[in-house]
Amino acid sequence: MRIKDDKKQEALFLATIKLVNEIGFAASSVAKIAGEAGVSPATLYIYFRNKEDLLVSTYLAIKRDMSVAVLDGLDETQPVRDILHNIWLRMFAHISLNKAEFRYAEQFANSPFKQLVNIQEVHGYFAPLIRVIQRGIEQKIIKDVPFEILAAFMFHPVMTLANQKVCTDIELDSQDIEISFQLSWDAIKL
Amino acid sequence: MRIKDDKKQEALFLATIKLVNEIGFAASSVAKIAGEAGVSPATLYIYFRNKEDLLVSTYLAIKRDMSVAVLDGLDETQPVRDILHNIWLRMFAHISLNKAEFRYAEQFANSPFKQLVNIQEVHGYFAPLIRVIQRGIEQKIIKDVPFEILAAFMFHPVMTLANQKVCTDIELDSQDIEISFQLSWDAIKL
Amino acid sequence: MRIKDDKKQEALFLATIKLVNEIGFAASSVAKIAGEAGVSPATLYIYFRNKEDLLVSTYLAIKRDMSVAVLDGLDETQPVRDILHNIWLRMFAHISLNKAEFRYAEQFANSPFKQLVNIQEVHGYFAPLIRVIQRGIEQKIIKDVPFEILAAFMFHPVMTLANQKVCTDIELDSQDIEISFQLSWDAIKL
Amino acid sequence: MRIKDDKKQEALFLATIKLVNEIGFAASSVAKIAGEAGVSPATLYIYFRNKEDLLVSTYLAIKRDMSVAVLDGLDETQPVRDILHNIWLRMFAHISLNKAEFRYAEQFANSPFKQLVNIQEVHGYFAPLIRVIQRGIEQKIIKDVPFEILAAFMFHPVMTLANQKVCTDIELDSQDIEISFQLSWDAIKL
DNA sequence: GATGAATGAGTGTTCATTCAT
DNA sequence: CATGAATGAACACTCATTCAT
Repeated sequence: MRIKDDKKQEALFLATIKLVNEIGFAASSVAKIAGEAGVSPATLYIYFRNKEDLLVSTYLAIKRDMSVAVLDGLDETQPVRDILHNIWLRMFAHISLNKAEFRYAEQFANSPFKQLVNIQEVHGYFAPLIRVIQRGIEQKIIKDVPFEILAAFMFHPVMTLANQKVCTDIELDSQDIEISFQLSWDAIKL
Repeated sequence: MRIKDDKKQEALFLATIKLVNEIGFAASSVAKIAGEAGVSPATLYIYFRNKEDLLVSTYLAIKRDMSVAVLDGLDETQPVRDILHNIWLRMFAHISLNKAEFRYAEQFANSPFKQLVNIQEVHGYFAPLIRVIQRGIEQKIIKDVPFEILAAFMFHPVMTLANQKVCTDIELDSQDIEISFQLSWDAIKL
Repeated sequence: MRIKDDKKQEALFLATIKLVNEIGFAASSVAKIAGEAGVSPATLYIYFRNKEDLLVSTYLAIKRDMSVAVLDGLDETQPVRDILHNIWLRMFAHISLNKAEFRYAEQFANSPFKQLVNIQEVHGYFAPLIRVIQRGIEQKIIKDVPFEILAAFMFHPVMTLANQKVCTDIELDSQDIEISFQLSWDAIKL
Repeated sequence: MRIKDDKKQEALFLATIKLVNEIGFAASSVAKIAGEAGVSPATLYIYFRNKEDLLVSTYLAIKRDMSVAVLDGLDETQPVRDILHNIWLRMFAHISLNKAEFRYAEQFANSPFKQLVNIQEVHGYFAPLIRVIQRGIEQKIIKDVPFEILAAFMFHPVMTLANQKVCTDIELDSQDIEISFQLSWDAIKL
């Protein structure tokens, strides 16, 4: 499968994201997604095994895009704080520019579908980031607490803030963003 | 005539939460929820206008329970940090003990249904907390940044951490919890 | 049953007629009818055996009202034409003033429920009219054709015309009405 | 892909008419109609937007069939009376042979669905008939009264009579039919 | 490879009716 | 007498998926 037309697969990803954002997970039927993508429902089954496969694949594509945008060309020789600062800003920017994708990922991650994705695969996308944090801990720059805790302070707030713009009226200027990183850093630094 | 049975409404709340946790938002049909609650689907419509009303009411009930558990009997004369420490721990404990409810709320908040709840109503539940933070800002104890940012660092991590226990194997001991609060406090304190 | 409150039975008749006119036969549920009448659905079953009984009884009540309005105080000693003229005008007036009732009767008569009414009962209401026509035939004033054919020309047009006012914009003045009777009479007279 | 099957649409029309005649408008559910037509309820929605569309389309098809049967090959150069006589007989014959269709149309016209059909569309089917009557009025052959009144005397009785055969035992012979037309004509002629 | 037709199973919701009070 | 609660069955309609072309 998927021998022929990569544009159709991409169109299906975009249609999925758009519809889930507009009408929600539950109401996004295969027929509507196919229609939005400009193909027949039957065609969808050439590119994906079933609806579940479509949803999971869309999630993985979003996560991979995010990892590339955030980690690509990373200079691992820089100081830990500079690297994390850089990643933090790129993550904020990427989410701000791809709110629909991000909101899809949030809905997906807060659903039982989440259990269907190979967690190791997603972790693999972000391996360089994990390595940097490990180094920070070894260099006594970052608190020696479980990775989950650090992530909860370091990245979860980014997502919440970057996404605010979609949900509420609040608009963050570049100073707010710097402050926010400072809060994150204050939280995890030793 | 028979009298309306409060136990049935409660059973419907619990069935909703249970099913959404087990099979997800989208797959939780009215028929399944009613079945789980031990009533006829038609009976559900005596207690709730429609499915949407059931889902929204369930969400609001969870939020009100949370606010009571976290804020009830609050001593507003104490120092700001102590109050927030207290709230933080109570929130952690409450979420840990009510993971299903919390996960329901998360799925709900990440769905289009969220727009249907009167945001002011939920904010009202947590008014005392907002007052305390206001006071902290006035007393130059807490950074003077928008409430959304503070919440992103102060409470979002709590939820993530308390909920970890359900998703992964990691178990936090009381020391980890204290450290986590310290991170939150470091993040928002001046 | 129906020992107590005749007003409730009447209210149920009126509610039935009103609702059937507004939302149609199919959409007029027992619950809505009871609500419109200001009683509980259960109360309805005190006054009527079931929904079918309610609908049939409503129809019969309308027909009896019509026969009274049209035939009451009839002077059978007058000439046949004068009597029919009188009946024709009273029928036109009665339908014009009770369009909702009439439209209910039309919907009812054009439904399979019609078969449930004792046709002899309705015929009984209009016995004097049938007698007059019989006399007209005997006196060689009216064509000697089956009663059904005469009725089709004599009264069906009345109903159509009187009801026009509800359906279309056309408004008939008293001259039109006289002409219409003349048409009817021309049709059946010898 | 499979090609859309005209036979299925026709089967759905026939099933609708048959069921409405047997069990009435209100009781004719989509499931029963589909079953009678030998297709899945879901298939019905490929051929019609919804139940309303099915009912309205069935009505329009019946009306168009009727107009063709009654007006096709009409010779408008003949005398007015001859044309109307011809139409009258064809209408009587057509209704007699298609009682089920006619009864469906009657039930439909006496329901709130009626308001959903584009009245101009139906009027269009019968334009030649309207032209003939107009001519009769201009030539002082027919009384100069509103079209609605003429129709009430000219065609409503036809329908009533042709339909009698279904409702009652009375059977009209060809002489009765001629007499009936004579009544109609006597009613409207000058 | 691509499609619209086709469907059994399911959706949320309302139904006529009965029951306990 | 009168009622709102309760329900199994049915409602109109949509679903994810497959099939024939």
